[in-house]
Amino acid sequence: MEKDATEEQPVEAQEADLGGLVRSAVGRLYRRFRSERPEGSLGDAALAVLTRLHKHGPQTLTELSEHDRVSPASMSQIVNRLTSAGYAVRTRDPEDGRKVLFSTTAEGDELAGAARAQRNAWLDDRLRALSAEDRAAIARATALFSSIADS
Amino acid sequence: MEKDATEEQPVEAQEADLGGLVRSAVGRLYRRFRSERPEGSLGDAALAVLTRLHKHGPQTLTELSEHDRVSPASMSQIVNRLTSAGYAVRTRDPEDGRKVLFSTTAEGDELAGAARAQRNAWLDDRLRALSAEDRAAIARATALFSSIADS
DNA sequence: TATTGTTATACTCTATAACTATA
DNA sequence: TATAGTTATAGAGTATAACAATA
Repeated sequence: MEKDATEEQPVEAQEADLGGLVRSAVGRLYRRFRSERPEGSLGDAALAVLTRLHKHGPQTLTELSEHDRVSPASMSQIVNRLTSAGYAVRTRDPEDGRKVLFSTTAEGDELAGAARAQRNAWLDDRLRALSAEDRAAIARATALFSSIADS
Repeated sequence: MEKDATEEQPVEAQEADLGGLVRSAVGRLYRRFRSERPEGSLGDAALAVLTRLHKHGPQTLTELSEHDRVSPASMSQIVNRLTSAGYAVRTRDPEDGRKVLFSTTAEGDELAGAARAQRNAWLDDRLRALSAEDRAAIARATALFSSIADS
């Protein structure tokens, strides 16, 4: 049985400034994602919101802004880009007139599917090239990152 | 079908849109990092460059722009913010007059240390709260992310 | 008054295009 | 000509402050 990857390097070296390594790697990977933007398409923040509406259905501005940890004012501008482009629409909540529900249009649903496949193609290629163990480590770390982002 | 370590968990479940999960988690964690910016300090891109200069010594514009995968023009503006604020200085390369070496000032070195500790404190807290296995998965994934970002 | 959302304004980050200076 | 770097301009993304509408 092969030794676990953690034993191939001194633990101290791995964990020395693990936070700094995580921050650096996440930042560079995020910028790499962003650089894959197809010409003329939505930016990464707008596309992330569109994808969320596509997957999870109509949501209020507050729900969207809390999920992405941006201010309500910032999210308002992001959804403005979506509605201006015809990918989403506003609906007043009939039970609470202060709330606005955002939903995808047919064009928005179509774009959400197409854009994701196009933008993630290079990432999927690289993940496929990894070992099953590497993918398992990434899956585990991804879940942890997501919960850390929520904390 | 081959036998391997992934038999412990269903491969299909692990790999179902792993790319999408990675993109989403990285994006949200990146925004979480960014939201921790202390008042009046540098932005995340500028601080990342300052940290790099602090750790690795003087570098040219091209080296910096390739490491962060941004255009030379973008990096030029980032270092402009650093030099304007007095955290870095320009030096002509004596051996090749076209090149410019950027280095930290004393103020830059001081800020690099203080800002990192301040900005990563909450992340370090969360990493410490994890199991050693979780941290190992994160360390492994972080190295993979870094190499994917370079590819 | 409290909550929900918007608009106004400004800053960071990034890109492309056009430019200067050096090799 | 080729390489290294800068400046001009534009757009996405974000924040705070000030505002309006509804509960």
